[in-house]
Amino acid sequence: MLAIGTLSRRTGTKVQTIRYYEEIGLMNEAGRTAGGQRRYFEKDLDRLAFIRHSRQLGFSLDSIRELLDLSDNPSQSCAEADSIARRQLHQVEQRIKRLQALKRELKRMVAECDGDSVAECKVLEVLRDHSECLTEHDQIGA
Amino acid sequence: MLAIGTLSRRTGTKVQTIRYYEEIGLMNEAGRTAGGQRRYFEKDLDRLAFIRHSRQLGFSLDSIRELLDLSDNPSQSCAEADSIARRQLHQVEQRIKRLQALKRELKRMVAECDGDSVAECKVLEVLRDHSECLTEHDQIGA
DNA sequence: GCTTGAACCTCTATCTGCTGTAGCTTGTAT
DNA sequence: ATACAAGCTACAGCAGATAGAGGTTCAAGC
Repeated sequence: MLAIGTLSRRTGTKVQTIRYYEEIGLMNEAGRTAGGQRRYFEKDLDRLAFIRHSRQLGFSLDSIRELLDLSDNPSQSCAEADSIARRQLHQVEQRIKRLQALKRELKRMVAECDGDSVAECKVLEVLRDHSECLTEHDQIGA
Repeated sequence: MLAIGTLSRRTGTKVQTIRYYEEIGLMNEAGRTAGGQRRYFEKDLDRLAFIRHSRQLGFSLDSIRELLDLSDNPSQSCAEADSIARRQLHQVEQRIKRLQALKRELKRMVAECDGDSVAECKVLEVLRDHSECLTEHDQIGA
């Protein structure tokens, strides 16, 4: 029987975050001691590790919910899990592309700034000037 | 005199977002018509474009606030604007690195999945397995 | 001058994914 | 028996918007 702090330490998850995952139904409701403290089994730790690993890979909580459902019903086709992963991969690739464009522009900014007064500061100038922007009205995603 | 919808269209910003920027003090309080509708000048449009462009470059609203302050007081040294930009560049580079690690892992996942049943689905297996993870307890930043 | 309807207004709630605090209770080691 | 770390609930708050309800104003056409 593991206390919440043990799960926290072993997965690098804040205690509140674990309780939050329970609240939103991502973790099962934990058993309780007579005094009301949560107690976990190894399988709960595995589930939490799965969630955290998926979060690190950038999956949304909703996607993780889908993946956990799939993994709870292991007789279905794997195609759905694969498509979630592919979608995710696509998003990551798009994000990288955008960030690389940003990086180029930021480099241009700091390269041109020679540290004199703001009046001729290239950083501010570049930010004012939208014309060299590649991704005109794109969002920079979270 | 420009209506809020015109600013919205010309900068690709939602109307509510413009009002939100006013609320948090990023945009100046707009003048009003007798009936209470906001009216803007070209300089307000420029300021909004500056904000949006900076957002697209990944600057936080706080950083943008600093940059706008600098740009409002053009006699100071440019060093500060430069340092904000450099900080931002550094963050962008870090983000790219992390995303590239994620991309590799996602590719591995989808490459190994051969579309059979969930029982032998590599996607779920990889998510369960934390050991090949490069960035053990790292956050995936927003 | 009047009517229409798109565009505006305020206010409040919601989203994602947590994190932090206050104030109290429980569990465990000595 | 006592100390105190670790647990509990409940609620507020963060960024950065976005959505909707319900009402008002502006401007163009007739």
